[in-house]
Amino acid sequence: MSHPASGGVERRQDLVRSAAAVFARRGYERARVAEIAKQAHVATGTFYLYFPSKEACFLDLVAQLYDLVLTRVAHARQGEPDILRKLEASITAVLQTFQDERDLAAIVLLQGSGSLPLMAERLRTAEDNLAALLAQDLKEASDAGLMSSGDASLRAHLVIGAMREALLYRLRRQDEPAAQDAEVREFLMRALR
Amino acid sequence: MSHPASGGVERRQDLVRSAAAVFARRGYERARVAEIAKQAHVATGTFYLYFPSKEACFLDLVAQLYDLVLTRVAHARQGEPDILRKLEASITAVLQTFQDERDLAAIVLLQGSGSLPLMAERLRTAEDNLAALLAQDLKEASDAGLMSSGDASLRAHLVIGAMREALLYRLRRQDEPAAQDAEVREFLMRALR
Amino acid sequence: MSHPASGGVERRQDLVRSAAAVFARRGYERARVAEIAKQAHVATGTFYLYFPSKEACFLDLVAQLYDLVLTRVAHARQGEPDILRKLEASITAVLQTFQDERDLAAIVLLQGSGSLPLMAERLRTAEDNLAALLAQDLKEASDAGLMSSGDASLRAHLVIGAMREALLYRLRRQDEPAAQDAEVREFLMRALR
Amino acid sequence: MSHPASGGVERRQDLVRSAAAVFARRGYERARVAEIAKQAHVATGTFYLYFPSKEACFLDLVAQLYDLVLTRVAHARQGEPDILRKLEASITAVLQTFQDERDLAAIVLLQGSGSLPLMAERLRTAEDNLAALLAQDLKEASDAGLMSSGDASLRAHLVIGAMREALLYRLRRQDEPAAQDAEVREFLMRALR
DNA sequence: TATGAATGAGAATTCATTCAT
DNA sequence: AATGAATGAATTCTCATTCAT
Repeated sequence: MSHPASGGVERRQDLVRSAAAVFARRGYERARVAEIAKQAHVATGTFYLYFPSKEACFLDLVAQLYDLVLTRVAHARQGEPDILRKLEASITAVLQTFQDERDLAAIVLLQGSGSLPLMAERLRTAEDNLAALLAQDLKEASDAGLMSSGDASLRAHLVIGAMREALLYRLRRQDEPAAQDAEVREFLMRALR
Repeated sequence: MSHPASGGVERRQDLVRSAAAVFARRGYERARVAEIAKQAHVATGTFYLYFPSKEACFLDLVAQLYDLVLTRVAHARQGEPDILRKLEASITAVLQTFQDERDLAAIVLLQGSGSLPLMAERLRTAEDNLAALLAQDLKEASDAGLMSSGDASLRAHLVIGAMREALLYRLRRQDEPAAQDAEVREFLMRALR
Repeated sequence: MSHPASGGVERRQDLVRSAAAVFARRGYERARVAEIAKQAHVATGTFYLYFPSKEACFLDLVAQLYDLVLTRVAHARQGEPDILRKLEASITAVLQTFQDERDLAAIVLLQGSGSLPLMAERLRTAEDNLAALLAQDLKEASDAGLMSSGDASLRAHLVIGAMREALLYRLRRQDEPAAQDAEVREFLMRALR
Repeated sequence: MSHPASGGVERRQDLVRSAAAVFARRGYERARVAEIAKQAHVATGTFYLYFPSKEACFLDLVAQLYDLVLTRVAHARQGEPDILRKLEASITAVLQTFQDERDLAAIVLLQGSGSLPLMAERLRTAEDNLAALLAQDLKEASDAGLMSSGDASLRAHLVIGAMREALLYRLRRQDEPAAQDAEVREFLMRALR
């Protein structure tokens, strides 16, 4: 049983971290379970004590990132006074969360949805959820006369696309991030006027 | 044996089209060479008379799309009088080209760069080339006082990101396209002001 | 395509023979696909050109033996004048067929139904079919006053059980067969009086 | 920790019973040590405190059944006055013992000898021992003119085969047993006349 | 004694690629 | 040029067994 509080939980965290790193580096198909296990300093079989399959592990990782994004976005909006600030705060929260989770971000941004049919579905759903959130803000803002009107859903997706690209831009260049956040935010807020 | 006069050229086109369809449908890793051959009505071995490997075939397809994009963009700009119009025309040309080449677009947009290291590099280069083109316009426009100044390269990438998402949005919804082009163009031109 | 008449057919026969030998020698679980392939002088992958899986191959083999048994029994009965002779001829045909197909017999008699759930079901069905055939004879014979009456189905199974054991007895001792056939037949005909 | 006074004996019995049930249900290869342990309400490792290996446990079970059979047969014969009655009593005892030990019987009857080389050997030896016992009776009976003469060993095996099948017939149908015992006994005694 | 997490050897299956025809 | 059967390396996942606690 090892230590009640650590034990399996720690082992699992090692594996999660290792899996994220390997998937980020190699992509889903090229990632080897043996490599994930090795990098977590466990035997191959141990991987299967914590995940039912390579695929499930991969999907878990993605779910984990999106849970985090949605939580952070929800939290960031709470303190803001008006809809425009909420929108800005949401954008910043998304950028920041991906920034904080390099490996998970790389998986989502680079692997795209090409790897696995189920992954494609999940990613699309996650993105649509986020888009729906943003679209509601856009509609509210345009109803209040704070923004031009238009296809809110399409616009929300354009915002997400631009954000995705900003994150990739960084990821590939390994730039210091914060400097650009402001420019991205302004770009998007201008686009939405 | 197809037409005696056309020879291998037609055969190759069959394979290219089939490959595009299969890669688009299944993704790089899940696509089977045997399936590509079958859909082109040739034997498996015949594939290797026209492509040195599955990977090379895949990379060819991507190169093909980007050559087409750059050609079309160059052509679209020629008739335009000023830099803002050139920019708009470029955006339209990109959207249109991806629109015209559904399968190739699906490969590039959905598979992401995760499938293959070499693919990632090529995609990045292609995107950087396109971004460089746009960035030069942006710089020129801001020097002429027609646009706000800022990190031209980053902005160019944001434009590309938004375009990518617009195309995905369509691809996934199988919408009628043209209607949205105007909104995307306006969104972007506003963002760049 | 190699030769139309030989080619794949021959290759398949090699594999079938090799599979029968290996399954007979090792049992289902201990048999290795690699060993079957090797003994057929082909690469491992070649096995899968002819069988969808190890399991399917195994089941095929058993079906093959039972098809043969039923065919031979049907054929043997045709020439016989009365029901008692038909019964005797059936018994002889079963014994003979298993005798002729050493490897297949070993699979069915030794592996039992323990190896694979699906196999268990098939074996049981096959045995029940044969038992039903015999039971009908028994009923007919007892109706005609040629045999004592009783549970025909149970008796048919007892006959099969004794035959099975006779075959195992030989298989294990590698005895000369024909000598015992008469004794087995007499034992059974006496039992059924 | 069970009862302080009973110690490991009870624990062992739990494991033996559980093993019998799991082997009967799944067959040797498909049975999992972890499942046996779980069903005995102990940890996986505990299994290895009582058995050196899965294989040894399996072999133990079979030995246990055959010890029981031989003991019961010996006991059943003691009270009988003549050789024919002894023979009948032996048959009844065998049928009854298998009847009383459903799980062990299922292992022996269904798994056959295919699972394990060592198991095949043991089963054969056990069966040969029983056959030798019966054969001696047969010889004695035929010497006394009570039965026809013939290959006593072969006949003994035929008897065993028919009994095996009778037991399987029940096992598969979950019939009430006793009714058929008489018919099986008569079938066999007739066969031996 | 008891535990159960960890081990790692082992096996089925897939599929890009080759090459004899 | 075209064919497609054959190849065999490579990879995921399983599970009997061990051993630190």
